[in-house]
Amino acid sequence: MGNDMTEAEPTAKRRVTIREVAERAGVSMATVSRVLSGNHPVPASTRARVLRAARDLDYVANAHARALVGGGRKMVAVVLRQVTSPFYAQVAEGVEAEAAARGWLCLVGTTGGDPQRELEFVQLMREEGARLVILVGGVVEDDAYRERVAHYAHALDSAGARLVLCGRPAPDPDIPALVVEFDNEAGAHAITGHLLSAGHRGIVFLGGLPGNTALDARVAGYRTALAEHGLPPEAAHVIDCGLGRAAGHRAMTQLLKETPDFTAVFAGDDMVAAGALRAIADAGLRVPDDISVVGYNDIPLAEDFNPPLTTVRTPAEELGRAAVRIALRDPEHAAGAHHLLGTHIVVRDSVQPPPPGRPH
Amino acid sequence: MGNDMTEAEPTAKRRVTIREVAERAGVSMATVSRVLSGNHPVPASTRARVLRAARDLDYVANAHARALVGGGRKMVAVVLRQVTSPFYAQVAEGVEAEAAARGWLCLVGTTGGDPQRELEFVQLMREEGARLVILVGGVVEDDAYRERVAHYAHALDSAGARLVLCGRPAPDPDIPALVVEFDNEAGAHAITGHLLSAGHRGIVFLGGLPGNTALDARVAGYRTALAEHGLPPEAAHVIDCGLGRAAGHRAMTQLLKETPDFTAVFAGDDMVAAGALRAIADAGLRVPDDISVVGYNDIPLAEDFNPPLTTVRTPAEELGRAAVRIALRDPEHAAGAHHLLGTHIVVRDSVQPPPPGRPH
DNA sequence: ATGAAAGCGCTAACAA
DNA sequence: TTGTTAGCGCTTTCAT
Repeated sequence: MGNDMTEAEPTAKRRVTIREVAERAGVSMATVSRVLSGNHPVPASTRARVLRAARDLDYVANAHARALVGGGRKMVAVVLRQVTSPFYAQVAEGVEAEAAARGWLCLVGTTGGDPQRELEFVQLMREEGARLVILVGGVVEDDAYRERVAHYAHALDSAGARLVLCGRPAPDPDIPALVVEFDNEAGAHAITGHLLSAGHRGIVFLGGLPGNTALDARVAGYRTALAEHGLPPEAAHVIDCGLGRAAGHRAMTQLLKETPDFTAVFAGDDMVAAGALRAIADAGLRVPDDISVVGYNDIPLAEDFNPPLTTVRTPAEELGRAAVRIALRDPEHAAGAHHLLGTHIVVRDSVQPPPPGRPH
Repeated sequence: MGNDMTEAEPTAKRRVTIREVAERAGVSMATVSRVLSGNHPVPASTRARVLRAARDLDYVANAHARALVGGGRKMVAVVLRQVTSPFYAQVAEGVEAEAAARGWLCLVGTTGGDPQRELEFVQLMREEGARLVILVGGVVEDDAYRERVAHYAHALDSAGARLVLCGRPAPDPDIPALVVEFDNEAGAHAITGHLLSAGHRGIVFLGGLPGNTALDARVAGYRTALAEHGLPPEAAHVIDCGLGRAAGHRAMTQLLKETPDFTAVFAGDDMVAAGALRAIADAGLRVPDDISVVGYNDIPLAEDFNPPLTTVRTPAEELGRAAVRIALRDPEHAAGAHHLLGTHIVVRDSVQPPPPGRPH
């Protein structure tokens, strides 16, 4: 794997050390250290000489040596499936922004959804001494997951680091982890209600992912809304095609071919909605005239879809900011706490009452 | 900033050290080190005992201590304006993928376009001992920029690290940096030709950013294509509104109000196109019937725009992969080299011949 | 095959 | 005010 003969990896040359700066300035290493760290009384003249020497040599401290003796750099790590998902990217940006504002370094790692890579990354962060690890995104909550996260939590905790679960459940309330997420059930309930109010009764949920907590919650909200409007349980029609544009496109195409007894689609997220929209157009149908479609997340380009998508706004960047803000505040009280962020519907042009001719 | 009384930052507790593992296994630290690093002859029995002890204690090596003595972890850093830009996100994903495949750690940093933060980040990477630093995205190439990058290049080089410039120019061919970018001029030339072939003569370029090398190259390609079709220099109409959806929307709205003597728009990138598309629709005009629009980059959602956008495909992920691949191969020959990646047009539905009645 | 010991570059007592 | 010294946790000779 990428180890041809021609590969020549950069070999770290010897860097300028504090000793060389000290020699050039004619002082001891300790003095240089004091000048550089700033918080020690050093006469202006010495100070100037040292700074001068450091600049001349283009000295930068060795972060590893510094971390070894001092507390190490304040570092927060975000772990997500992929940065190319607009939603995850926004969460990461929120974390980054909040971290940067406090002078913390933010490291972004992606797993591609592979638990193994997630585990490796968390391990790595433990080695590097991250003080805060934020795991983002829904997951399939099985025993393996619960065990894995419980392990992360204890391992991180015993090293004095904190774990935040964003949009995924804590395996156990007693575990030293913090969860911050959106109220998926409420959001799904609201947007389903929106569809129902427009007169839709045949609403299919596209993009279920059984076991995935985020999606399950949305499905739950969808079912509840249906029930509250007096519809029987059979009225719920959930297609477990998973997330992503391609999945949405595929499932929608299939659905259109087989069971056209619906007038609206509730897509599991906006990317699924994008795929569904395309599939509907490909089938020669129009949104919202023939079929109404709603999404979830309100990604930045949702208003550029055709038609502009009515969806549930989940303030992703705020989720990221909240994760670090909460984790850094009142740690004792916060541990084990569960924070729910609110969402709201953004009405655009993809919903309309069902056409008269179509099944109820 | 963010230092309320209630803040309680995680304080790194003492972690399990190699010494404790050694004691528990009844061997010396050296033996533990040998077992853990794997590449030393150690009898299976001792090996098992050590591994057992390490597992029991949930030991993870201190990366800083290890980096201090050994070469340090193989780490590549990508610096970009923001992760929420689909294009940048894809580049980052490419870097991440290629790095991960080689067992390198990838660190993503964002600057928000602020040279100061960029500088700080590069400095930081130097401290952390990154072996490869990749700067992504076009910039305004002024003296300050040239000086800054020349400094990065030399500083990184003297520490044995490599610098890759993605989509931005090297200040000087002799500088120890590698540049990998798309042939912006060719791409712009091609897509302008596409518009010209459809019969358009009044084509405005929306999203210029004078001094920005990537945009300047696109503008150059646009002008060349115009000239080759026998149009006078005055036929070029460049609006320097910069990039981003909001800028595109604003500029397009303005343009529509003031000078409607054009039939096509060449947006500086797909986000600008998104804004322009919206502005055109808001003005009650249709694309491509009334006005044709093309973009640049072919971001993942470009085909979901209304109408699906004809644009220039720049394989962003490949750019990221290429950056690390090239940097790690034949460093000597590569230094100072300039790699150009090809692009191609993706034809969708946003271009049509100009309407008969409109001024060419 | 394994242990003892020397340091990697830096900071933080402790002296002077 | 400044220098000297002792490690931080780990890898790596050099002995054994």
